[in-house]
Amino acid sequence: MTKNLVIVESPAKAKTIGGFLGSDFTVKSCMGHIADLSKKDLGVDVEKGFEPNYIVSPDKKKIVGELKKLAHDSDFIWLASDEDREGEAIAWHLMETLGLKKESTRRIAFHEITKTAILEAIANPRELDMNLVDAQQARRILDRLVGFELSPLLWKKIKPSLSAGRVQSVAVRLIVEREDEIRNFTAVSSYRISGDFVVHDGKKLKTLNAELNKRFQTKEEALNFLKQCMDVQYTVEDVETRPARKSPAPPFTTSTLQQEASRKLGFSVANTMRVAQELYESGKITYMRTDSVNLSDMAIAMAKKEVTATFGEEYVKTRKYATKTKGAQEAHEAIRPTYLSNKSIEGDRSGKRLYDLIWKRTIASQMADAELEKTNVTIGITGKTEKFVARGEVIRFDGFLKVYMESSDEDSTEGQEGVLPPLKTGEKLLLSIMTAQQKFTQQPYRYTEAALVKKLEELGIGRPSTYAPTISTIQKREYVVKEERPGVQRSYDFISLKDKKISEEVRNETVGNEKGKLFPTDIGGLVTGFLVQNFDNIMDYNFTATVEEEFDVIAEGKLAWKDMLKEFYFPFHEKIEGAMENTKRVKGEKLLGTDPATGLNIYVKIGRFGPMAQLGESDAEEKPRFSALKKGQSIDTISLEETLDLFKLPRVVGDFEGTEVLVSAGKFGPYVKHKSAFYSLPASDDPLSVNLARTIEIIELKRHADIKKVIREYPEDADIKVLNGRYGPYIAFKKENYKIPRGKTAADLTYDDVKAIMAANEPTKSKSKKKK
DNA sequence: CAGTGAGCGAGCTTCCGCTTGACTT
Repeated sequence: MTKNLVIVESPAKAKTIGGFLGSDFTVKSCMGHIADLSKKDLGVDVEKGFEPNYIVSPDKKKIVGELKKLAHDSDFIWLASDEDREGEAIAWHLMETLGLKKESTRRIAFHEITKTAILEAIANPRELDMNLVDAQQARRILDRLVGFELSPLLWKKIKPSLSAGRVQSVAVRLIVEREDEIRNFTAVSSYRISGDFVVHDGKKLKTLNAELNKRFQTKEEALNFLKQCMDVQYTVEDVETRPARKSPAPPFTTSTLQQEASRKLGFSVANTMRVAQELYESGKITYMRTDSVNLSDMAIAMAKKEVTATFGEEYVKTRKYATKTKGAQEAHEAIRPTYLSNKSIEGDRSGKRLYDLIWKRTIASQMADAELEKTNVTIGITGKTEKFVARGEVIRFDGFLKVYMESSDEDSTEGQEGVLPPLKTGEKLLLSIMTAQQKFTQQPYRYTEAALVKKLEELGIGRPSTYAPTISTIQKREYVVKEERPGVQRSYDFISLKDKKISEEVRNETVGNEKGKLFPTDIGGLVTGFLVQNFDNIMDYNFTATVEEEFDVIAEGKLAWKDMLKEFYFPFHEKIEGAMENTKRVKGEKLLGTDPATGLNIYVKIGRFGPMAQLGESDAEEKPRFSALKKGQSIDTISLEETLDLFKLPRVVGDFEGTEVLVSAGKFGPYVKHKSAFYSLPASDDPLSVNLARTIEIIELKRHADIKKVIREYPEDADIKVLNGRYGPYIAFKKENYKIPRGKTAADLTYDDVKAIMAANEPTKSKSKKKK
């Protein structure tokens, strides 16, 4: 019997495919890339024509060992990584790392996980496409060069530990520039005239809302118009109906799933991916990292059957969708339920809701258009050229709307969009009320996480597997924050005409209330400004698209990857060196005003540890005082008063047990200090006004909690304690912690038990010591 | 865990794209 080893990228895929193939096939997954550039240094020898230094990724050593063994015992090895640039490189790294021989190795690829597709792939193996591999190497090395040369420049010129890269820096730029647009935006107002008319519909009276086809720029004009309408007649001049159609949206890709889960379910991008991963691993949906809107023939057939059975034949319309996305590689199907006959699934609430969304979107994509009838009614006013217009929309055939309608990021348009009462040309209408409302132009929208993903995808920046990590990176680096910010009150004029009487009032509305939107931080703005000024090419929104074109030429075998890198790298590297030499440290320093108490100048700027305020001159004889800005404060928007408050800490609130009680603010927020012990101040207490009695209360509360925290202590060794932690009981010994094995009750542990556990186990690693 | 902000210098940070668990005090 011939032994075959098939290597795919994901374990869930391996399981499915294993079921399709006979017992002479072993299917294993390699878990994505197994090798990468060394992280110790640049990982690329620029002098030697960009020679890459690949090493097996530390977390893949084990799996590579297993694969080596399996490969050794097999007659044929089938490399079935994805059919795209990265997949080809994975196959090549497998070939090299496992030491596979050309004669016994086959490269196969499929775009959907169906039995037919797999068998067809096995019947049509090919050789590795080294041009495609070279395109991947160019992509990988370019990203490394950009990231590992730009980042150290930022450490030197702005702040340590910052980062920059082809994808993340442009993502931040989008947020920074949107905020600039909003800051520079001035709302312009105009007056919208709206009329409610009374219409007889059989025996019932109905209201018809119509809007004037002209807006007035000033209150006087609007008021004047209403006055002139006191003694006029309204006549229906035209009733126009026309048919319209709506088509369903294509099946989900990663990006559209993230957008709709955000809009309809309020999921963050990371949450969507976590839930989707669970659905995928349990076999409920197809692969969730995809840029393809394509459905397999089998899926379309399932959808057809499902729609026919549930809604009837007239609701079926099968469709093949084409991807329009820039740089799409289409190695997988669209995201869809594995079995469309499963309308719902078992599981937790998030999983059920996301599955429901995917099921509906997939089914709707294979359903008939909705047929609508749109009606426009024009109402004339005697002696006036302006007309009132009413719009209505009636669904004649719901089609896919029965199941699913895509949401939009923008607010829904105002006005009546339902059924209009029956109207005839020439019919006279009675006005019940006419209003003139001051309306303001809207500032540009801030990005949500999902809206940013959409924008990145449009620009061809990033891949389905990196959207969520990118969004998380730019927040982790504190370039942007996801926040809720309250809106501001704005007043507007509201004038009405009713029963030939005009009344004027000023009403209030809240505008600009933002929830879960991305805002740039001071650092984000500073880094973006610095990069745009010095590396305009990389920060250009078309940079990725431009290099992608070159990667494509490499993939076609018409350009050597090292030549491409040469063209890019040397001018880039020169700019790095130039900026290293010739630019000053970027501080964003701003003189805010003077302290009334001392007459000293107050500055705000970015220090080595982030945004800070400074009281006094840096070069003065008396050293200036410093204070870090609080979370949520920005050097752009902070006021002088808020800055002065920062210097009111630390303050002594009084004496307790013969020792001073101090209130201050540290890295982790405001705290109380007493006898070299620290007590966090709850958010409800204001560090500037909290009194001695309250701080004593806080101290005693913590002391009490600490007593409860200790489950056991031992007279034999005061350093050993059994404590109650966030994740249950554990053993604490100096700075080291030990897990308590299953089956043991913490309170019953004797000194000898504890000693035995400590001897038999390694202490748990703390995050501060070892990073992931 | 609880501020730091001069200057020196050791030793650290960092990219994008493929993939999952292991683990957190």
